[in-house]
Amino acid sequence: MNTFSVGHPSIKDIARAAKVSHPTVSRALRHSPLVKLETAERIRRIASTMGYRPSAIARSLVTKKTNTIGVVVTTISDPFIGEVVSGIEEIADNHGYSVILANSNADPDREIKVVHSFHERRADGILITSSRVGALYLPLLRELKVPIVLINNQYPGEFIHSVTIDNVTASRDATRHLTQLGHKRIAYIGDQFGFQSDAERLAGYRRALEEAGLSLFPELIAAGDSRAEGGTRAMQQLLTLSTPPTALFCYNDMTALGALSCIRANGLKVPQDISVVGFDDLMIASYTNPPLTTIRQPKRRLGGAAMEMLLKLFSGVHSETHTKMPGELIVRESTAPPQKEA
Amino acid sequence: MNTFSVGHPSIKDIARAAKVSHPTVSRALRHSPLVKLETAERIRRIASTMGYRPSAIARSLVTKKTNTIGVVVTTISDPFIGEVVSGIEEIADNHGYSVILANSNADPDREIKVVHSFHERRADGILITSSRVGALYLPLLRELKVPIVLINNQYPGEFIHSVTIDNVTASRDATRHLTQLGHKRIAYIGDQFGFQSDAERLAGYRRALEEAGLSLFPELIAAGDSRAEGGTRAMQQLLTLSTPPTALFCYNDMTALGALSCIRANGLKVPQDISVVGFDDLMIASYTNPPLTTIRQPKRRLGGAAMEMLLKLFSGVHSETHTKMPGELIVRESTAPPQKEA
DNA sequence: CGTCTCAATGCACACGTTTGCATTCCTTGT
DNA sequence: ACAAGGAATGCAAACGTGTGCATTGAGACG
Repeated sequence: MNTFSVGHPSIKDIARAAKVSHPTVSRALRHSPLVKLETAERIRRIASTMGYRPSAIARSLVTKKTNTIGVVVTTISDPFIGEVVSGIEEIADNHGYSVILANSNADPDREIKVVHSFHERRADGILITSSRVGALYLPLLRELKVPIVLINNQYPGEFIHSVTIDNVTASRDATRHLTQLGHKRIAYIGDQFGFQSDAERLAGYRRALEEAGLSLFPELIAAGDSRAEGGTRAMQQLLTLSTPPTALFCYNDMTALGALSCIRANGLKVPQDISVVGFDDLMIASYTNPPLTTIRQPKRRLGGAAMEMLLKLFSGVHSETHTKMPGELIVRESTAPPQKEA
Repeated sequence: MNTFSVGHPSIKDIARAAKVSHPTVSRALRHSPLVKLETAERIRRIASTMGYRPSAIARSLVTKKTNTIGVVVTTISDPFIGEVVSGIEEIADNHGYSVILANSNADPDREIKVVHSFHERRADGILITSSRVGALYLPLLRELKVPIVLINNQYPGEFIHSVTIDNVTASRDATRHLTQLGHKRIAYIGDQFGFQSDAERLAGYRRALEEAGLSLFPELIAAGDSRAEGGTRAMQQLLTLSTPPTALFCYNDMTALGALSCIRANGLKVPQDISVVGFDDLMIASYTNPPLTTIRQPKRRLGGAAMEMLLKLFSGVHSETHTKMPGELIVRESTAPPQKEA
């Protein structure tokens, strides 16, 4: 009876103190017009002095809304993903949603564990930022009947929407920048082949070459891993060619970073010996030596737009299901015309 | 009655299908020894075919445990913080905890909003990764009566624990590396003054100078903002000195990155004209030109250890309240003996 | 003065679990 | 044969909210 509630004060505790019923307290706190202004204010005052905070879980149980969205990332330590998540969180917070975060490490087992976890927590929606969307767990996703928005990936399906960057146009712009500088042998270091964004960037690269009337040299296309290590490895391989490329377009900035360091280690100069362009425009791209020419992705906006799409889906609007945002070529100092042939 | 439950199947739906009471289902699913093995298996089979997933929120309501921890960061787009959070999430996931993430942007208003949000969601514990712990909202934190672990910050208090790196030893090592190379004029670019980690790193710097019998030149101590911009700005200022420093120790790698780019822009060479050492050992530190000598922080371990401390607190162990981890000097190519005086 | 209306509040139940206790039924020991 | 005990299960209450409906009371109107 007279237990001094050691836990959190509940709506009933306040009701007792205010000599009203607990539904009245509930209404008063939610500013319902049903309760007399005078008593409502008294109740709110009491609640405040008791340090009352409503229990989101109890509320969720009845409203069937958790105001929670699950975000799946391959790894949050990736700087690109960090920016995207930051954009997600900002919009989510503005609308009273909390972000629950989970790394998948691109491991299928963890992927399905993560989805189950989100399901059990009854997340209102799911956002997936992942270079690779495991076809393995996508069927699982759709049976949740929960709105899902993919970032930088597409997948057909009623519940699956997406926000992506226009990869092919952007990488065509990037490559064209190189062709317009006069380069003839332009290499591409991609991600592990088979992922959609890589395929699209490769397609843009091809198109730019075609448009410039250049032929495609298969030996100038190498695979990385979207990280610096892969860039270094692939670049090393390209440099062993009998006629190495004079320019290089990379799947992303991390790859370019690895390539730059490899080029330097081989005693070559950027951009004199070889021009390099990246993709993403990470914060560090302005601070490399030389500063990196790259495609700027609106990273935070990408996340924000995905969250906004989720909000629209919550309110029943199913208008556009796939949004595509433009990239922007940022020319810095890592690109220049090819050296005069000796 | 015969509503085809469009939502999630509940424990009662399964009970009906299995012709048992719902508590029996509950026990069966939790592998309680109280229920006969045979029926338990039957129930589990039915639950599985119905695609049942327990509601974590309903469970939380009664168990008073949410298996959720709130993580406050200044901004998740910071690469250092990304690594830390990654370490947190890994350990949390291993123990069945989910991470709910919130950016504070170092904005006091958002800080208290975030804490309220965590409180309402009844997070079991709170982790704070923030260069700055707003004294403003710390009183608020302690009244939650929830275990709190600070990362790279300390604050006295019964409910407040911490995991930090040994800043003063590490920065002493970094600075000593420079003194041992023969440098006499060593500058320090800090964070905005007033933050604890900055004060400690400055202290380590001072001690190393003392130990080397060098005098401290106040004009060689500048303030940054822990980002590249601040490093650039501060470096520019240092270079206008009549006798500029021959070596530089930076609060962190981002600051060093900014400084490097400023040095380069002024036509000077690293390490010939000036040696630079950073702090953190971000992934990019190995890819700068030249590769950066720095202090390695065990970033993921820092996050992991904080989470482990939280787990200990959950189980009632209150042994050590402040853990200090060592940093490690990583010597690369941005440091060298000072140039011979002309 | 009686009835109707509407504002203000309370009652009861629901959400989906967990858990202490009661109940049933079967086995075992004397 | 009967009590005792234990295994298996059901009942009821609880966690902290929200909400439809009933109830109360007072003012307005005829």
